[in-house]
Order: sequence, then C-alpha cells, then structure tokens
Amino acid sequence: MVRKISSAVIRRLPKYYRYLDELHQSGVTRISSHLLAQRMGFTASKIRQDLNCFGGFGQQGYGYNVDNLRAEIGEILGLNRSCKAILLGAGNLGRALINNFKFSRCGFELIAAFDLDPAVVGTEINGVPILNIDSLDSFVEEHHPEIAVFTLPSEVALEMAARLEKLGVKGIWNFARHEIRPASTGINVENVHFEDSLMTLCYMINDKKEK
Amino acid sequence: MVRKISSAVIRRLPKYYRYLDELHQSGVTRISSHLLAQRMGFTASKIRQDLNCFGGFGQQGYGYNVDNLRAEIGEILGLNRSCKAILLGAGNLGRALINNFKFSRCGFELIAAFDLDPAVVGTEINGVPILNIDSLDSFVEEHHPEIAVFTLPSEVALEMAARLEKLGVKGIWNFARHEIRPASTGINVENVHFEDSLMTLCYMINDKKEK
DNA sequence: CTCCTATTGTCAAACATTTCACATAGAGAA
DNA sequence: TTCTCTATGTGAAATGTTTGACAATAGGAG
Repeated sequence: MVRKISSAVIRRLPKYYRYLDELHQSGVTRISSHLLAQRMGFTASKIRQDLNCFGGFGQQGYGYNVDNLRAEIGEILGLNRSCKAILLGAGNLGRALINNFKFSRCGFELIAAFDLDPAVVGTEINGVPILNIDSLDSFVEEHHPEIAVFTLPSEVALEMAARLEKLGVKGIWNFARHEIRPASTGINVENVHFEDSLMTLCYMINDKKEK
Repeated sequence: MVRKISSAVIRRLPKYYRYLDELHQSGVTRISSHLLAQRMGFTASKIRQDLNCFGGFGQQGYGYNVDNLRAEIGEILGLNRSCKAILLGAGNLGRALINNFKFSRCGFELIAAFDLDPAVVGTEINGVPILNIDSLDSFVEEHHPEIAVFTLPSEVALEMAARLEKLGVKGIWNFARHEIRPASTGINVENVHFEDSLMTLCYMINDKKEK
C-alpha cells in the first residue's frame, strides 16, 4: 500500500534539499528538526511529519544526518537521473536560462534549444546548440527529451504543448503568460507565473499601507 | 469588522484577473461561475466562495459582469496605482525582465536598475537607466520606490534586503536562489524559486514513470 | 552499566480550504 | 405582469494541512 504523498509536502521537498545542501556545504553533519525548523521558518513538527511520509530518516536523541537526508530527498525528487531537456524560444528569458540556470542541479541536462529567428538558429549559447524549430519533431523522436522549457510567446504555447505531448515529452516547464493545463494525465506541467507573483506582492504592499 | 482574507484566495486573484482580462479582450461581457470554472479548471463553488470574500459582484440568474469584475479585482490587487520599482542586478535575467516584462500590468513602473559592472553602468536598457550600485541609497531616499526586484547574486541578497528595509522599501520580488524571509513585518517578500519549481517537475515525471 | 536528556515518530486536535446543497433573487420569455 | 429557469450567495459537511503533545528510543555522561 503506497500512501499518496500530498502535494503540499512535495512542494517543500526542494526547500529541504536546498537547506540541507547549504548545511552540508558549511560542514554541518547533524541537525535536529527543531534547529532546521528555526532556519527554514517552519515548525519542527511539520518537518518531522513531512519527512516521515518517506520513512524514518532520523534517530531519536540524535536528529537527522545531514548528508544522508540530503541524499534521500535528492533520490525522492529524482535529481540524480539527469533527464534530457530542450528549450523552446531563445529570446531574452530563454537565453538567460541557457546561460545561467543550473539545470543539472535539478536533475536535467539541457541538450538543445529551438527558435525560428535565423539570426540565432545555427549558433551555440553556453554550449547549447540553437536549432530551427522545424527540426523539432525529428529531434524529439531521435533524442527523446523528457521535458521542454517554454520560453516562447504565449500564443503558441498551447498548440506546442499538444504537439510535444504527442511526441512523448513527459513534462513542460512553462514560463509563458498563460498557464498550460495538461490535456491528459500523460504530461506534467509546472507553470511559473511572473505576473501572478508580482501582482501578489502588489496586493501585499497595498494591503499593509491601508492599516 | 474586516475579515482576514486567506492567502489561498489572494494567490488566486491574479489568475481571476488574467482570465477575466482574456474574456474582456475577446469581447465577452458576462460569465457565470460555472463557465469560468470550466475555463480555469476550478470548481464553480470555489469561485463564488472566493469572490464573495470581497462582496457580491454577481447577480443571481445573470452571472458576473466581466468588465466590472475585472476592474474590482484589479482594484483589490492595487494594480492601478503604478508604484515605483527598482531592479538590482542587470545580469541576464535582470536584462530579460527589463526588456520584456510588463511591470505596468502588475501595478508597477520600473524607474531604474542598479549594477556594479562598469560596462553597463551609465547605459540605458529599454528606457531604464542602469545606475551604479553606490548611488542606491541616495536614489532610494530621493525617489522612494515601493519595491525592489532582486536579480542579483544570492550571496548579497540578504544584506541588501536589510539595507533596503532600513531605507523604507516595502517589498522585494526575489529571484535569488536563497529565499528571503522578512526580518520584520515591515517588508513583504515574494520569492520566485526556479529551482524549486523545476525540481517539483522532476519529481512529477519520475513519479509517473514508476507506475 | 545505568541514568538522564535530547529528539524522533506518531496520534489526535485544531485549523484551513474545498466542496456540496439549496434557498432565493433576478433575468428573460410569453 | 407573471412564470420559469438560471445562477448567485451562503451555511454546513467533507476533506486536507498544520500544530501540539507525548510515549518511546537512542546517545552520551558519569
């Protein structure tokens, strides 16, 4: 019987990983739920509850072994599998990701980007070849990337998602303005909404002002 | 008696705004909670419950007036106040935001960016002047921007947040790897975590694969 | 080896969010 | 105007998440 892990817990795993990694970097080898809670701004109880979804990683009277816990969470997230990723839309944001974002830290390897601007097609950015969007289908059929990063214009995002789903792509990391909702359960979508995020901040500062 | 609005509701407001804007663009003037729910992938009940936190915007037997509801939500979010924003760190991501992101849509106006690279300081990107980080304090004291966008190296994010808080900045839109937790209740932070988001997607595709 | 202390794993209570169900108000047709 | 039907607003139930409390277990001191 595999108990379903709640999405609230899943969304916290990367944070745990990040903080544990940081502790690891600074040479800390053990940590109690209480201390970790203090650092992360959670309650100790929540942390213990979360970690227990996956098994008893801790030891009573001792706490958690930082390296071990970090490795376990990395394993749960699947960060060590180095899945292939492609990127669609080598505009400003796309190029920023190609140049700076550490895909490998998140379990991916960026193998190619696609665009239709002749000025960039055929070039390479940070070791990643920029290919013509026309060659997308054949490329995907040959290399079977697991996910696609959408840094393309909103208007084409939906049809592109459908196209990639047919080609067997498993996930979309979507930066386009309009969110993509998976048509079937076959594809996973993670939307990153800059506007939503900034609007929320707008609400927060205006809300405070009124008081 | 002002009832506290739950943060789950607040986080959905930008989505409502986005969908209503879209409906508005396509000339739709009225919408029922049921139809909107279908579009957004929510339940009709949730939508009615959410909107009712702020007052009865709908009419029985008719539904909601698209323009009116959009305006009301915009008002609640504070999108029409055009608060001033500055950006710290004109690297790849910073420049991508300066060039492409529609701050005005989210209720802000980007008035300046700061960096320490002499190659960009003194130039202008998309009409936004890039200033030397040394002039930050005096600039903030003179122009009183409401928020700062953090597209700077993680290492300096925390100290910079403290510095800006002292200067009276009300909010931080943080893209740095390490999240910023507000030291006091005086400043609001909205963290955008690319890595967390992609790791979550990593989990999702690996999770599906096992079945 | 024994005791004391720290800290987990876990159950239950508190709290938050979502869904359901339906009375009721208004729109629109005749 | 009157009737019917649609769709809201809302209280209550169901579900999901977080917190609190504590028994039990292992570490480490003496």
